[in-house]
Amino acid sequence: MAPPKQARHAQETSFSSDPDEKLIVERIYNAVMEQRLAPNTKLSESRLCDIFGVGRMRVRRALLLLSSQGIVELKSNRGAFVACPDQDEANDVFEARLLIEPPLVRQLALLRSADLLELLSAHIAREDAARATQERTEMIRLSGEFHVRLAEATGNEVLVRILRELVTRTSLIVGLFGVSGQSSCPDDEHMGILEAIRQRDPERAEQRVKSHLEHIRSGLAMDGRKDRPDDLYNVLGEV
Amino acid sequence: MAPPKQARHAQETSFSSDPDEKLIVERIYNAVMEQRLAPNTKLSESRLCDIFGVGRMRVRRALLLLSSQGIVELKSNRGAFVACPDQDEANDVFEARLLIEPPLVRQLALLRSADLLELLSAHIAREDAARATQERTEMIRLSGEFHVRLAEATGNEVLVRILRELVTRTSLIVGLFGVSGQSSCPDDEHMGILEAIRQRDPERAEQRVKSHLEHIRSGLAMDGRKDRPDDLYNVLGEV
DNA sequence: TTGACATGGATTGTTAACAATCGTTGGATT
DNA sequence: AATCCAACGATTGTTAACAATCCATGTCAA
Repeated sequence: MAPPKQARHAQETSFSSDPDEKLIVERIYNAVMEQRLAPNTKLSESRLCDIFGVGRMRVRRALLLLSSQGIVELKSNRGAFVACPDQDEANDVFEARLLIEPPLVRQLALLRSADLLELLSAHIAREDAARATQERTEMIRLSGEFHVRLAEATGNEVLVRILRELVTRTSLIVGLFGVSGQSSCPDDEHMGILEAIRQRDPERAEQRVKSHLEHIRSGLAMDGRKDRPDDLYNVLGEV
Repeated sequence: MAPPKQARHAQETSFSSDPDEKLIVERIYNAVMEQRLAPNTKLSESRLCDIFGVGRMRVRRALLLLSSQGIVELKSNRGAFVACPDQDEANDVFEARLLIEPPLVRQLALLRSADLLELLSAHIAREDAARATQERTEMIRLSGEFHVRLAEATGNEVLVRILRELVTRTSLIVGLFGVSGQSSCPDDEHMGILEAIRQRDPERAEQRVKSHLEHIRSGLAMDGRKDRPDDLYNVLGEV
């Protein structure tokens, strides 16, 4: 048994060139999704270098990628900050979601494959579990990711990317304008959407997504915003 | 009339940090839009440095940004290439457009502001002019940009970004799978869409966009693809 | 006490040299 | 003659030092 002679390149780089790089982006991504990174938080290069144990170049590339998706804002000679959407931006994001997601779910209700239902059902179960055990950050993240799962269910990579970006930015918006005590997604509306899909009722599914998004939007106070600078070490250090 | 006392910083960097940088991205963007840059064309760093008279860093940042939008593909240790979508990717892009654009235009037909009609009408006039004078590249670009204009008409920056990306990738797809002799957008369907909006007929507008996109899609041969490596100098040098 | 101003430290932006990888060319061997 | 192998050239990836900018501190004057 000769050892395999050609293990050419381990894996073709699909999107970001480096595992390290993807990891940095994903960590910050998740931290924003879970609202552990507040808008306007400064993302210092040197700190990120320390935290991730990487050279400055990697960090800068990661920040540039994040900025191209509206998660991070780069200010000339001042550094990178977690994006801080204003009301106009918030409106744009919600209107984009209201435009895209209802037809998307409508389509899902028409396709309605078995494993799709299985997948969404499992996700909702995880949401419930997180809610039961009071894991706030986990719950917030799962709540947002549900909408990404819907996009994934279409098998359309392009839509997944779009939805992921919109959902993440929504997380920032809810963190900024959301009423504190309130969950970002009203509790069991996800289940209602899944039910409509299961019953092959595209009309109702579409309507439920629409009102779901409007509920989230109505939970926002579009005037006051709370600023609380966070500590980077605690936020990005662990998983 | 005192001169304005504070011209603080000339302009806050909105997206890319530098004018030079935006320019590089835009040039390549346009070249792809006009199908002057064929898929799989290698984008050598040193050449781009020469062409734009910029340091390697700027070029690399531009390429990274383009790669994050699916216009360019970065291969480890091999360099940057104009993206070469496969059939799956092409399907995803078209399905995403079919999902997004019809409701978008429907909404436009409901709003129907006067200056909106003016703007679209002017754009179509430019398309006709380009078609009349046989300016192929100009015509291709305008033809694609029409769809971006529709998004701009909503005043939603987020949607504009999404549409711009989708349209550009469509340009790559048409270049790859399109039948050569055929224009990318069937001739006067844009006018038909505008008319439906003008008549406040959301149903018809939506339907026309849908069939318009399907016409474009049906003009593709999803089996054979033509590879023609281009010369960078001629493509990116001028305007 | 308050304001403006200058200086120092820290952080970001840029450049250039260095290291690593890949493709190719040339030669040697079968 | 064809194939494999090795060394070279070219291109990309990385690092580190340098330059420029901003922010804060502290000083001086009103």
